[in-house]
Amino acid sequence: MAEEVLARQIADQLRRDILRGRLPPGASIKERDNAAEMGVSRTPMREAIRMLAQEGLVELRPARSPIVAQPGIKTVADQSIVLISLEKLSAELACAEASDAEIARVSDIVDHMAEHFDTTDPLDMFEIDMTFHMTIAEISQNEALFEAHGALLRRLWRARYLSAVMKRNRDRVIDQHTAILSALRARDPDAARAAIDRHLGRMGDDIRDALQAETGEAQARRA
Amino acid sequence: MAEEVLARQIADQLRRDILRGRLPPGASIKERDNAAEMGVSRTPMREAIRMLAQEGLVELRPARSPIVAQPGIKTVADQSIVLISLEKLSAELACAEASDAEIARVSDIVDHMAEHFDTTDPLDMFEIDMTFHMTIAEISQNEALFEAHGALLRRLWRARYLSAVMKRNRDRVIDQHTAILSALRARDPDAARAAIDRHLGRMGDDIRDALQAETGEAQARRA
DNA sequence: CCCGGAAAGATGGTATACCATCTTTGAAAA
DNA sequence: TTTTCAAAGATGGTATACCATCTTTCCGGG
Repeated sequence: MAEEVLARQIADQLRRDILRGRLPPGASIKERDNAAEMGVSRTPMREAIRMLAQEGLVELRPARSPIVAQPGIKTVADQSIVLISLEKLSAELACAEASDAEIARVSDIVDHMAEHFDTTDPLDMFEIDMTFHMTIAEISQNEALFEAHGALLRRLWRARYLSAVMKRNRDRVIDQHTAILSALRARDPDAARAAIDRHLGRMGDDIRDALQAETGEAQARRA
Repeated sequence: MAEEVLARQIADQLRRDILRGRLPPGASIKERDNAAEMGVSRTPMREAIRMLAQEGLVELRPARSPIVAQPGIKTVADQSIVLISLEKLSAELACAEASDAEIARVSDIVDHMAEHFDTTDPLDMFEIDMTFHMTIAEISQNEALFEAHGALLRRLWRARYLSAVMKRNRDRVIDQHTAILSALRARDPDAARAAIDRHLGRMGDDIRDALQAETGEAQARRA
């Protein structure tokens, strides 16, 4: 068959287009047009759209064109609350279950971010930040938790990215990551929960600001 | 178009077949055969299979027939841990956000279960129990939480059902539900978390026993 | 009798054509 | 000019046919 399933490639491409802003929130994604544009048939395009819907990036409407999702402030805030809860649980479990080698992986990521923060493309740096959070979930040794946490993190990708480029602040991020790492090293679940609360709680506020700024921009353009 | 999308109906039917045991864990689900058997084409059958895969009921394998998922003890235990965490969060938020009328809905469910527990089909009673838990998540006023919690609850459907019919115990279930309800009424988040911990923590143990019993049975049949 | 490879069947992936319904548009009537 | 309704186009849902790859089986050589 194909090198790798076509629907997956299409989904990857669409995801990039959406996250990069080539397909703005609210834009309709027509099976036919998009399939033709990418030179594939409707079948895998359809599957790809379903995948992105499952990720929360597009919104399916009965008997209507799917559109790029445009989550409101409340939606993102709600997702942040759940994400924080899951990441606290991850850290708590990791304190009890992770090996020293696995915690060292987290440490490597923190070091790498600290060293290259100013010389790396913001988008790449953001990917690394994502790896940091996903690794914490991964070393909890709880597959279901890793999946649920990852799904939510992907849903918040766009909002977190907007807020990250807006409030880019090297020292704060590094300090907060270091605090989380220290708690993991000390195998102190309570300290880990508190450190994550400080880190991601701030994220929720920043995301709200970023989304409001974007909304204002869109309204200004429309006028 | 159709009364309601065909793929959804197919998924519903397949889900029943799996949960009822007509399609045992490990059974392969061939697109062609199943589609022909149900008198539909492969396209909606394919979509239905993807839906169930997303729910964790079937397992997709690259270039192989999908099979009915057969989660191991560890998988179910991990999912239980996450479920408990999300339901605690739900109750905590519900204490702060739910209206009295919404808490009354929970109360109605508890009353209904207490009144009809002995005269209702176990499967129907189990559905009502499911409603109890989903309602708690619903009245947290957090859509993302409601979705994530519901997804996990559906994944654990089969395992919870097996354990429920095995350890069917009217008084224990009613008492524990009542304890959760009381905490909600008192708007006491800590008491709610504790009550859920007692209720669902027990569930985790029961599920483990039920799965081990089932595995033993299967091995006995094979011998 | 055992092992290896080739052919045939099985099975998921993809393309395409048709259908049902919804949206839009334009013309006719008020 | 405005409103209404019907027709045509757009669009997602479904069916079917073809293709690529994997599995299985069977025949021939060792």
